[in-house]
Amino acid sequence: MTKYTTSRILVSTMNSKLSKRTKLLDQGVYLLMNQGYHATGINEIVNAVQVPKGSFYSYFDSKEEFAAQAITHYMEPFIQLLTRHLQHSQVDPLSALKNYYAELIVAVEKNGYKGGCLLGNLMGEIGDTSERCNQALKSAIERYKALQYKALLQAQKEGTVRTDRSAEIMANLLVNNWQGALLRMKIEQSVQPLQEFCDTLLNDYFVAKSNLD
Amino acid sequence: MTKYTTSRILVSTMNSKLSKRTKLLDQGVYLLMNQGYHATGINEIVNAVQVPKGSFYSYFDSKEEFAAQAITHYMEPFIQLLTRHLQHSQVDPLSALKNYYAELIVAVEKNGYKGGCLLGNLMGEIGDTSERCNQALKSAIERYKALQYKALLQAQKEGTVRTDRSAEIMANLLVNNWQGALLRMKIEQSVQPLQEFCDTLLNDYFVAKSNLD
DNA sequence: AACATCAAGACGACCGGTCAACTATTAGCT
DNA sequence: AGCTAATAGTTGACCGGTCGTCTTGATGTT
Repeated sequence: MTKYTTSRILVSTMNSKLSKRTKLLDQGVYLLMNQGYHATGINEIVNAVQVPKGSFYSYFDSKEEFAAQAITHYMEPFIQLLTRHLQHSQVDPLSALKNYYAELIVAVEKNGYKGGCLLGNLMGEIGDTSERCNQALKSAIERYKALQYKALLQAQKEGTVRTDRSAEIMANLLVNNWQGALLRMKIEQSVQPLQEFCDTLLNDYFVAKSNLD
Repeated sequence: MTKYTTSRILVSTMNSKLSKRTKLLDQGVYLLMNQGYHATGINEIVNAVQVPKGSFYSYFDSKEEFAAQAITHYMEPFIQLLTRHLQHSQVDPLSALKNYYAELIVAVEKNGYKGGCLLGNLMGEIGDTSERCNQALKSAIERYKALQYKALLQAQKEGTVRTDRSAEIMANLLVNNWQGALLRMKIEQSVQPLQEFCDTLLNDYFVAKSNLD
Protein backbone atom coordinates (compact mmCIF):
# COMPACT_ATOMS: atom_id res chain seq x y z
CA MET A 1 0.00 0.00 0.00
CA THR A 2 2.93 2.34 0.71
CA LYS A 3 4.30 1.61 -2.70
CA TYR A 4 0.92 2.31 -4.35
CA THR A 5 0.58 5.64 -2.58
CA THR A 6 4.06 6.75 -3.54
CA SER A 7 3.37 5.83 -7.11
CA ARG A 8 0.20 7.90 -7.21
CA ILE A 9 1.91 10.95 -5.80
CA LEU A 10 4.69 10.64 -8.32
CA VAL A 11 2.26 10.46 -11.23
CA SER A 12 0.31 13.36 -9.88
CA THR A 13 3.45 15.54 -9.65
CA MET A 14 4.46 14.67 -13.15
CA ASN A 15 1.01 15.45 -14.48
CA SER A 16 0.93 18.76 -12.68
CA LYS A 17 4.24 19.80 -14.14
CA LEU A 18 3.19 18.74 -17.62
CA SER A 19 -0.06 20.57 -17.18
CA LYS A 20 1.70 23.80 -16.24
CA ARG A 21 4.05 23.44 -19.15
CA THR A 22 1.15 22.81 -21.50
CA LYS A 23 -0.68 25.82 -20.19
CA LEU A 24 2.38 27.96 -20.82
CA LEU A 25 2.62 26.64 -24.36
CA ASP A 26 -1.08 27.16 -25.02
CA GLN A 27 -0.87 30.70 -23.74
CA GLY A 28 2.36 31.28 -25.63
CA VAL A 29 0.80 30.15 -28.86
CA TYR A 30 -2.11 32.49 -28.30
CA LEU A 31 0.00 35.54 -27.49
CA LEU A 32 2.73 34.89 -30.07
CA MET A 33 0.09 34.56 -32.74
CA ASN A 34 -1.74 37.72 -31.80
CA GLN A 35 1.18 39.95 -30.90
CA GLY A 36 4.27 38.43 -32.38
CA TYR A 37 7.49 37.29 -30.71
CA HIS A 38 9.17 40.51 -29.60
CA ALA A 39 5.96 42.18 -28.47
CA THR A 40 5.18 39.25 -26.17
CA GLY A 41 7.06 39.28 -22.89
CA ILE A 42 7.57 36.39 -20.53
CA ASN A 43 5.77 38.21 -17.73
CA GLU A 44 2.61 38.40 -19.74
CA ILE A 45 2.72 34.67 -20.49
CA VAL A 46 3.41 33.48 -16.94
CA ASN A 47 0.93 35.90 -15.39
CA ALA A 48 -1.79 34.63 -17.67
CA VAL A 49 -1.41 31.07 -16.33
CA GLN A 50 -0.41 31.87 -12.73
CA VAL A 51 3.08 30.47 -12.99
CA PRO A 52 5.75 32.35 -11.05
CA LYS A 53 8.17 34.09 -13.33
CA GLY A 54 11.23 32.38 -11.93
CA SER A 55 9.72 29.00 -12.66
CA PHE A 56 9.62 29.69 -16.37
CA TYR A 57 13.22 28.58 -16.68
CA SER A 58 12.57 25.23 -15.12
CA TYR A 59 10.26 24.50 -18.03
CA PHE A 60 12.15 26.19 -20.87
CA ASP A 61 15.78 27.12 -21.23
CA SER A 62 15.06 30.49 -22.80
CA LYS A 63 12.39 32.53 -24.48
CA GLU A 64 13.72 31.42 -27.84
CA GLU A 65 13.48 27.73 -26.89
CA PHE A 66 9.99 28.37 -25.58
CA ALA A 67 8.93 29.86 -28.91
CA ALA A 68 10.48 26.97 -30.81
CA GLN A 69 8.42 24.56 -28.74
CA ALA A 70 5.34 26.71 -29.07
CA ILE A 71 5.72 26.34 -32.83
CA THR A 72 5.70 22.57 -32.59
CA HIS A 73 2.84 22.66 -30.08
CA TYR A 74 0.83 24.91 -32.37
CA MET A 75 1.03 22.45 -35.23
CA GLU A 76 -0.34 19.46 -33.35
CA PRO A 77 -4.06 20.20 -33.71
CA PHE A 78 -3.60 20.99 -37.39
CA ILE A 79 -1.75 17.77 -38.02
CA GLN A 80 -4.44 15.86 -36.15
CA LEU A 81 -7.28 17.56 -37.96
CA LEU A 82 -5.73 17.02 -41.36
CA THR A 83 -4.93 13.41 -40.51
CA ARG A 84 -8.51 12.83 -39.50
CA HIS A 85 -9.79 14.26 -42.75
CA LEU A 86 -7.33 12.14 -44.75
CA GLN A 87 -8.27 8.98 -42.87
CA HIS A 88 -11.94 9.48 -43.54
CA SER A 89 -12.76 6.24 -45.32
CA GLN A 90 -15.57 7.61 -47.44
CA VAL A 91 -13.73 10.63 -48.82
CA ASP A 92 -11.07 10.64 -51.52
CA PRO A 93 -7.79 12.43 -50.73
CA LEU A 94 -8.43 15.50 -52.86
CA SER A 95 -11.84 16.01 -51.31
CA ALA A 96 -10.35 15.48 -47.89
CA LEU A 97 -7.89 18.31 -48.56
CA LYS A 98 -10.70 20.50 -49.77
CA ASN A 99 -12.74 19.72 -46.67
CA TYR A 100 -9.76 20.41 -44.45
CA TYR A 101 -9.14 23.84 -45.92
CA ALA A 102 -12.83 24.65 -45.95
CA GLU A 103 -12.94 23.86 -42.25
CA LEU A 104 -9.97 26.14 -41.58
CA ILE A 105 -11.61 28.96 -43.49
CA VAL A 106 -14.71 28.71 -41.32
CA ALA A 107 -12.54 28.73 -38.21
CA VAL A 108 -10.48 31.81 -39.09
CA GLU A 109 -13.60 33.71 -40.08
CA LYS A 110 -15.16 32.78 -36.78
CA ASN A 111 -12.00 34.08 -35.10
CA GLY A 112 -12.42 37.47 -36.76
CA TYR A 113 -9.47 36.98 -39.13
CA LYS A 114 -7.07 37.56 -36.26
CA GLY A 115 -3.63 36.05 -35.95
CA GLY A 116 -3.60 34.12 -39.17
CA CYS A 117 -1.01 31.39 -38.81
CA LEU A 118 1.78 31.35 -36.25
CA LEU A 119 4.14 29.81 -38.79
CA GLY A 120 3.84 32.56 -41.39
CA ASN A 121 3.97 35.29 -38.79
CA LEU A 122 7.14 34.02 -37.16
CA MET A 123 8.81 33.23 -40.48
CA GLY A 124 8.47 36.90 -41.28
CA GLU A 125 9.41 38.24 -37.87
CA ILE A 126 12.24 36.01 -36.67
CA GLY A 127 13.00 33.71 -39.57
CA ASP A 128 16.30 35.55 -40.10
CA THR A 129 17.22 36.28 -36.51
CA SER A 130 16.47 33.14 -34.52
CA GLU A 131 18.21 30.07 -35.83
CA ARG A 132 16.44 27.88 -33.30
CA CYS A 133 12.98 29.08 -34.32
CA ASN A 134 13.88 28.93 -37.96
CA GLN A 135 14.63 25.25 -37.44
CA ALA A 136 11.35 24.66 -35.66
CA LEU A 137 9.44 26.48 -38.40
CA LYS A 138 11.15 24.46 -41.07
CA SER A 139 10.32 21.20 -39.34
CA ALA A 140 6.71 22.22 -38.78
CA ILE A 141 6.24 23.24 -42.39
CA GLU A 142 7.91 20.09 -43.60
CA ARG A 143 5.60 17.90 -41.51
CA TYR A 144 2.58 19.74 -42.78
CA LYS A 145 3.73 19.50 -46.35
CA ALA A 146 4.52 15.80 -46.07
CA LEU A 147 0.93 14.99 -45.13
CA GLN A 148 -0.37 16.95 -48.07
CA TYR A 149 2.21 15.44 -50.38
CA LYS A 150 1.05 11.93 -49.46
CA ALA A 151 -2.54 12.89 -50.03
CA LEU A 152 -1.77 14.32 -53.46
CA LEU A 153 0.29 11.30 -54.39
CA GLN A 154 -2.62 9.05 -53.49
CA ALA A 155 -5.00 11.30 -55.37
CA GLN A 156 -2.80 11.04 -58.44
CA LYS A 157 -3.01 7.27 -58.20
CA GLU A 158 -6.76 7.49 -57.95
CA GLY A 159 -6.92 9.70 -60.99
CA THR A 160 -8.44 12.74 -59.34
CA VAL A 161 -5.26 14.87 -59.38
CA ARG A 162 -3.19 15.66 -62.47
CA THR A 163 -0.01 13.72 -62.92
CA ASP A 164 1.91 16.08 -65.18
CA ARG A 165 2.98 18.08 -62.11
CA SER A 166 4.80 16.40 -59.26
CA ALA A 167 2.94 15.90 -55.97
CA GLU A 168 5.99 17.41 -54.29
CA ILE A 169 5.65 20.72 -56.10
CA MET A 170 1.91 20.77 -55.60
CA ALA A 171 2.25 20.16 -51.87
CA ASN A 172 4.77 23.01 -51.70
CA LEU A 173 2.37 25.30 -53.51
CA LEU A 174 -0.38 24.44 -51.05
CA VAL A 175 1.70 25.10 -47.99
CA ASN A 176 3.48 28.23 -49.24
CA ASN A 177 0.55 29.91 -50.83
CA TRP A 178 -1.76 29.28 -47.91
CA GLN A 179 0.59 31.39 -45.81
CA GLY A 180 0.47 34.26 -48.31
CA ALA A 181 -3.30 34.12 -48.47
CA LEU A 182 -3.53 34.21 -44.66
CA LEU A 183 -1.37 37.34 -44.50
CA ARG A 184 -3.61 39.10 -47.01
CA MET A 185 -6.67 37.95 -45.09
CA LYS A 186 -5.33 39.66 -41.98
CA ILE A 187 -5.02 43.07 -43.55
CA GLU A 188 -8.16 42.86 -45.66
CA GLN A 189 -10.28 41.34 -42.89
CA SER A 190 -11.77 38.92 -45.37
CA VAL A 191 -11.55 35.24 -46.25
CA GLN A 192 -11.66 36.03 -49.93
CA PRO A 193 -7.90 35.48 -50.41
CA LEU A 194 -8.25 32.03 -48.85
CA GLN A 195 -11.20 31.14 -51.02
CA GLU A 196 -9.40 32.27 -54.16
CA PHE A 197 -6.43 30.15 -53.18
CA CYS A 198 -8.58 27.04 -52.72
CA ASP A 199 -10.53 27.58 -55.91
CA THR A 200 -7.37 28.05 -57.91
CA LEU A 201 -5.37 25.12 -56.66
CA LEU A 202 -7.77 22.54 -55.28
CA ASN A 203 -10.68 23.10 -57.60
CA ASP A 204 -8.82 23.89 -60.78
CA TYR A 205 -5.07 23.65 -61.16
CA PHE A 206 -4.58 20.36 -59.33
CA VAL A 207 -7.58 18.61 -60.75
CA ALA A 208 -6.97 15.96 -63.38
CA LYS A 209 -8.26 17.10 -66.76
CA SER A 210 -10.75 14.29 -67.02
CA ASN A 211 -12.30 15.36 -63.71
CA LEU A 212 -12.80 18.98 -64.67
CA ASP A 213 -16.33 20.02 -65.43
CA MET B 1 23.15 88.86 -55.33
CA THR B 2 21.94 88.90 -51.71
CA LYS B 3 18.61 87.56 -52.84
CA TYR B 4 20.28 84.82 -54.88
CA THR B 5 22.42 83.76 -51.94
CA THR B 6 19.46 83.60 -49.56
CA SER B 7 17.57 81.48 -52.04
CA ARG B 8 20.42 78.99 -52.30
CA ILE B 9 20.69 78.65 -48.55
CA LEU B 10 16.98 78.03 -48.27
CA VAL B 11 17.05 75.31 -50.90
CA SER B 12 20.06 73.76 -49.25
CA THR B 13 18.35 73.62 -45.86
CA MET B 14 15.25 72.02 -47.32
CA ASN B 15 17.32 69.48 -49.16
CA SER B 16 19.29 68.68 -46.05
CA LYS B 17 16.14 68.03 -44.05
CA LEU B 18 14.68 65.88 -46.80
CA SER B 19 17.95 64.06 -47.10
CA LYS B 20 18.03 63.26 -43.37
CA ARG B 21 14.45 62.10 -43.48
CA THR B 22 15.19 59.91 -46.48
CA LYS B 23 18.22 58.43 -44.78
CA LEU B 24 16.11 57.57 -41.75
CA LEU B 25 13.56 55.88 -44.00
CA ASP B 26 16.20 53.97 -45.93
CA GLN B 27 17.79 52.76 -42.72
CA GLY B 28 14.40 52.01 -41.24
CA VAL B 29 13.46 49.87 -44.20
CA TYR B 30 16.71 47.95 -43.90
CA LEU B 31 16.41 47.31 -40.16
CA LEU B 32 12.66 46.63 -40.14
CA MET B 33 13.11 44.11 -42.91
CA ASN B 34 15.99 42.31 -41.26
CA GLN B 35 14.87 42.45 -37.63
CA GLY B 36 11.19 43.25 -37.61
CA TYR B 37 9.32 46.09 -35.98
CA HIS B 38 9.55 45.40 -32.26
CA ALA B 39 13.18 44.25 -32.38
CA THR B 40 14.22 47.51 -34.01
CA GLY B 41 14.57 50.44 -31.64
CA ILE B 42 14.67 54.10 -32.56
CA ASN B 43 18.16 54.53 -31.12
CA GLU B 44 19.53 51.99 -33.53
CA ILE B 45 17.97 53.76 -36.50
CA VAL B 46 19.07 57.27 -35.58
CA ASN B 47 22.57 56.19 -34.58
CA ALA B 48 23.06 54.51 -37.93
CA VAL B 49 22.49 57.78 -39.77
CA GLN B 50 23.94 60.21 -37.23
CA VAL B 51 20.67 61.95 -36.43
CA PRO B 52 20.19 62.99 -32.79
CA LYS B 53 17.49 61.00 -31.12
CA GLY B 54 15.38 64.00 -30.13
CA SER B 55 15.26 65.07 -33.75
CA PHE B 56 13.50 61.88 -34.76
CA TYR B 57 10.22 63.37 -33.60
CA SER B 58 10.56 66.40 -35.80
CA TYR B 59 10.53 64.06 -38.78
CA PHE B 60 7.98 61.49 -37.60
CA ASP B 61 5.25 61.73 -34.98
CA SER B 62 5.88 58.28 -33.57
CA LYS B 63 7.61 54.99 -34.25
CA GLU B 64 4.37 53.65 -35.65
CA GLU B 65 4.01 56.56 -38.07
CA PHE B 66 7.62 56.09 -39.08
CA ALA B 67 7.02 52.43 -39.88
CA ALA B 68 3.92 53.30 -41.88
CA GLN B 69 5.97 55.68 -43.96
CA ALA B 70 8.80 53.21 -44.27
CA ILE B 71 6.29 50.80 -45.80
CA THR B 72 5.35 53.32 -48.46
CA HIS B 73 9.00 54.22 -49.00
CA TYR B 74 9.93 50.57 -49.40
CA MET B 75 7.43 50.08 -52.20
CA GLU B 76 8.68 52.89 -54.42
CA PRO B 77 11.57 51.07 -56.09
CA PHE B 78 9.38 48.01 -56.71
CA ILE B 79 6.65 50.09 -58.27
CA GLN B 80 9.23 51.85 -60.43
CA LEU B 81 10.92 48.64 -61.49
CA LEU B 82 7.65 46.96 -62.37
CA THR B 83 6.44 50.04 -64.21
CA ARG B 84 9.63 50.10 -66.23
CA HIS B 85 9.20 46.48 -67.21
CA LEU B 86 5.57 47.04 -68.16
CA GLN B 87 6.42 50.10 -70.23
CA HIS B 88 9.04 48.23 -72.20
CA SER B 89 7.72 48.70 -75.72
CA GLN B 90 9.11 45.47 -77.14
CA VAL B 91 7.78 43.14 -74.44
CA ASP B 92 4.23 41.95 -74.02
CA PRO B 93 2.63 42.38 -70.56
CA LEU B 94 2.85 38.73 -69.55
CA SER B 95 6.51 38.54 -70.47
CA ALA B 96 7.11 41.81 -68.67
CA LEU B 97 5.64 40.30 -65.50
CA LYS B 98 7.78 37.22 -65.93
CA ASN B 99 10.88 39.37 -66.43
CA TYR B 100 10.02 41.42 -63.37
CA TYR B 101 9.71 38.43 -61.10
CA ALA B 102 12.79 36.83 -62.62
CA GLU B 103 14.73 39.97 -61.78
CA LEU B 104 13.45 39.92 -58.18
CA ILE B 105 14.48 36.30 -57.81
CA VAL B 106 18.01 37.12 -58.89
CA ALA B 107 18.10 40.01 -56.42
CA VAL B 108 16.90 38.05 -53.36
CA GLU B 109 19.32 35.23 -54.12
CA LYS B 110 22.11 37.75 -54.38
CA ASN B 111 20.99 39.11 -51.01
CA GLY B 112 21.36 35.70 -49.41
CA TYR B 113 17.60 35.12 -49.07
CA LYS B 114 17.53 37.58 -46.18
CA GLY B 115 14.63 39.76 -45.20
CA GLY B 116 12.22 38.60 -47.83
CA CYS B 117 9.61 41.32 -48.25
CA LEU B 118 8.89 44.03 -45.71
CA LEU B 119 5.18 43.84 -46.50
CA GLY B 120 4.77 40.16 -45.70
CA ASN B 121 6.92 40.40 -42.62
CA LEU B 122 5.00 43.29 -41.13
CA MET B 123 1.60 41.85 -42.06
CA GLY B 124 2.49 38.90 -39.90
CA GLU B 125 4.07 40.84 -37.05
CA ILE B 126 1.90 43.92 -36.63
CA GLY B 127 -0.97 43.47 -39.03
CA ASP B 128 -3.28 42.89 -36.06
CA THR B 129 -1.78 45.32 -33.59
CA SER B 130 -1.01 48.53 -35.50
CA GLU B 131 -3.98 49.98 -37.28
CA ARG B 132 -1.84 52.68 -38.88
CA CYS B 133 0.62 50.18 -40.34
CA ASN B 134 -2.16 47.85 -41.37
CA GLN B 135 -3.53 50.74 -43.42
CA ALA B 136 -0.15 51.45 -45.00
CA LEU B 137 0.31 47.76 -45.81
CA LYS B 138 -3.10 47.55 -47.37
CA SER B 139 -2.44 50.59 -49.55
CA ALA B 140 0.97 49.30 -50.60
CA ILE B 141 -0.39 45.89 -51.56
CA GLU B 142 -3.29 47.45 -53.37
CA ARG B 143 -0.95 49.65 -55.43
CA TYR B 144 1.20 46.70 -56.29
CA LYS B 145 -1.77 44.59 -57.22
CA ALA B 146 -3.30 47.30 -59.37
CA LEU B 147 -0.22 47.43 -61.59
CA GLN B 148 -0.30 43.70 -62.08
CA TYR B 149 -4.02 43.71 -62.63
CA LYS B 150 -3.65 46.20 -65.47
CA ALA B 151 -0.90 44.14 -67.02
CA LEU B 152 -2.99 40.99 -66.89
CA LEU B 153 -5.99 42.78 -68.32
CA GLN B 154 -3.90 43.97 -71.24
CA ALA B 155 -2.43 40.50 -71.66
CA GLN B 156 -5.95 39.09 -71.84
CA LYS B 157 -6.75 41.54 -74.59
CA GLU B 158 -3.65 40.50 -76.45
CA GLY B 159 -4.59 36.87 -76.15
CA THR B 160 -1.59 35.73 -74.10
CA VAL B 161 -3.46 35.32 -70.79
CA ARG B 162 -6.57 33.19 -70.27
CA THR B 163 -9.85 35.00 -70.08
CA ASP B 164 -11.93 32.46 -68.17
CA ARG B 165 -10.43 33.74 -64.91
CA SER B 166 -10.73 37.41 -63.98
CA ALA B 167 -7.61 39.56 -64.10
CA GLU B 168 -8.59 40.76 -60.61
CA ILE B 169 -8.36 37.29 -59.11
CA MET B 170 -5.17 36.51 -60.97
CA ALA B 171 -3.53 39.71 -59.77
CA ASN B 172 -4.55 38.82 -56.20
CA LEU B 173 -3.04 35.38 -56.60
CA LEU B 174 0.22 36.88 -57.78
CA VAL B 175 0.52 39.31 -54.93
CA ASN B 176 -0.65 37.00 -52.15
CA ASN B 177 1.23 33.94 -53.20
CA TRP B 178 4.48 35.77 -53.80
CA GLN B 179 4.44 36.68 -50.11
CA GLY B 180 3.97 33.07 -49.09
CA ALA B 181 6.76 31.92 -51.38
CA LEU B 182 9.10 34.55 -49.93
CA LEU B 183 8.43 33.37 -46.37
CA ARG B 184 9.27 29.81 -47.34
CA MET B 185 12.38 31.03 -49.15
CA LYS B 186 13.59 32.60 -45.92
CA ILE B 187 13.48 29.44 -43.87
CA GLU B 188 14.65 27.10 -46.63
CA GLN B 189 17.41 29.46 -47.83
CA SER B 190 16.46 28.71 -51.41
CA VAL B 191 14.73 30.41 -54.30
CA GLN B 192 12.96 27.20 -55.24
CA PRO B 193 9.63 28.31 -53.72
CA LEU B 194 9.78 31.48 -55.82
CA GLN B 195 10.57 29.59 -58.98
CA GLU B 196 7.75 27.13 -58.37
CA PHE B 197 5.37 30.03 -57.86
CA CYS B 198 6.39 31.65 -61.15
CA ASP B 199 6.27 28.42 -63.10
CA THR B 200 2.84 27.59 -61.79
CA LEU B 201 1.14 30.91 -62.29
CA LEU B 202 3.03 32.81 -64.98
CA ASN B 203 4.13 29.92 -67.14
CA ASP B 204 1.14 27.68 -66.74
CA TYR B 205 -2.05 28.65 -64.96
CA PHE B 206 -2.35 32.16 -66.37
CA VAL B 207 -1.35 31.31 -69.91
CA ALA B 208 -4.06 31.23 -72.55
CA LYS B 209 -4.63 27.66 -73.73
CA SER B 210 -3.68 28.47 -77.31
CA ASN B 211 -0.30 29.76 -76.07
CA LEU B 212 0.59 26.69 -74.07
CA ASP B 213 3.19 24.47 -75.66
C1' DA C 1 21.02 17.32 8.26
C1' DA C 2 21.95 17.25 3.52
C1' DC C 3 20.50 17.82 -0.88
C1' DA C 4 17.26 19.19 -4.66
C1' DT C 5 13.86 22.19 -6.46
C1' DC C 6 11.30 26.39 -6.65
C1' DA C 7 10.54 31.19 -7.35
C1' DA C 8 10.71 36.44 -5.90
C1' DG C 9 13.12 39.91 -7.03
C1' DA C 10 17.65 41.81 -8.56
C1' DC C 11 20.48 42.64 -12.53
C1' DG C 12 22.00 45.23 -16.54
C1' DA C 13 20.13 46.29 -20.70
C1' DC C 14 16.72 48.38 -23.52
C1' DC C 15 12.26 50.85 -24.70
C1' DG C 16 9.33 55.13 -26.90
C1' DG C 17 8.39 59.44 -25.84
C1' DT C 18 9.01 63.97 -23.23
C1' DC C 19 10.92 68.32 -22.30
C1' DA C 20 14.17 71.84 -20.26
C1' DA C 21 17.96 73.86 -21.95
C1' DC C 22 20.09 75.46 -25.70
C1' DT C 23 20.66 77.24 -30.44
C1' DA C 24 19.04 79.37 -34.59
C1' DT C 25 16.03 82.40 -36.95
C1' DT C 26 12.81 86.08 -37.44
C1' DA C 27 10.52 90.34 -36.20
C1' DG C 28 10.55 94.76 -34.37
C1' DC C 29 12.74 98.86 -32.99
C1' DT C 30 16.13 102.57 -33.16
C1' DA D 1 22.36 98.70 -40.56
C1' DG D 2 22.71 96.97 -36.05
C1' DC D 3 20.80 95.34 -31.93
C1' DT D 4 17.49 93.11 -28.98
C1' DA D 5 13.46 90.56 -27.96
C1' DA D 6 10.44 87.11 -29.45
C1' DT D 7 9.69 82.92 -31.65
C1' DA D 8 10.82 78.47 -33.69
C1' DG D 9 13.62 74.48 -33.96
C1' DT D 10 16.92 71.07 -31.99
C1' DT D 11 18.47 67.64 -28.81
C1' DG D 12 20.51 64.79 -24.89
C1' DA D 13 19.25 63.51 -20.46
C1' DC D 14 15.51 61.89 -18.27
C1' DC D 15 11.17 59.39 -17.28
C1' DG D 16 8.77 55.38 -15.92
C1' DG D 17 8.53 51.72 -17.53
C1' DT D 18 9.74 46.72 -19.86
C1' DC D 19 12.89 43.13 -21.13
C1' DG D 20 15.19 38.14 -20.57
C1' DT D 21 18.04 35.98 -17.49
C1' DC D 22 20.17 34.92 -13.16
C1' DT D 23 20.90 34.69 -8.12
C1' DT D 24 19.97 33.35 -3.78
C1' DG D 25 16.96 32.51 0.00
C1' DA D 26 12.94 29.73 0.82
C1' DT D 27 10.79 25.51 0.52
C1' DG D 28 10.40 20.60 -0.28
C1' DT D 29 12.27 15.87 -0.22
C1' DT D 30 14.97 12.12 1.44
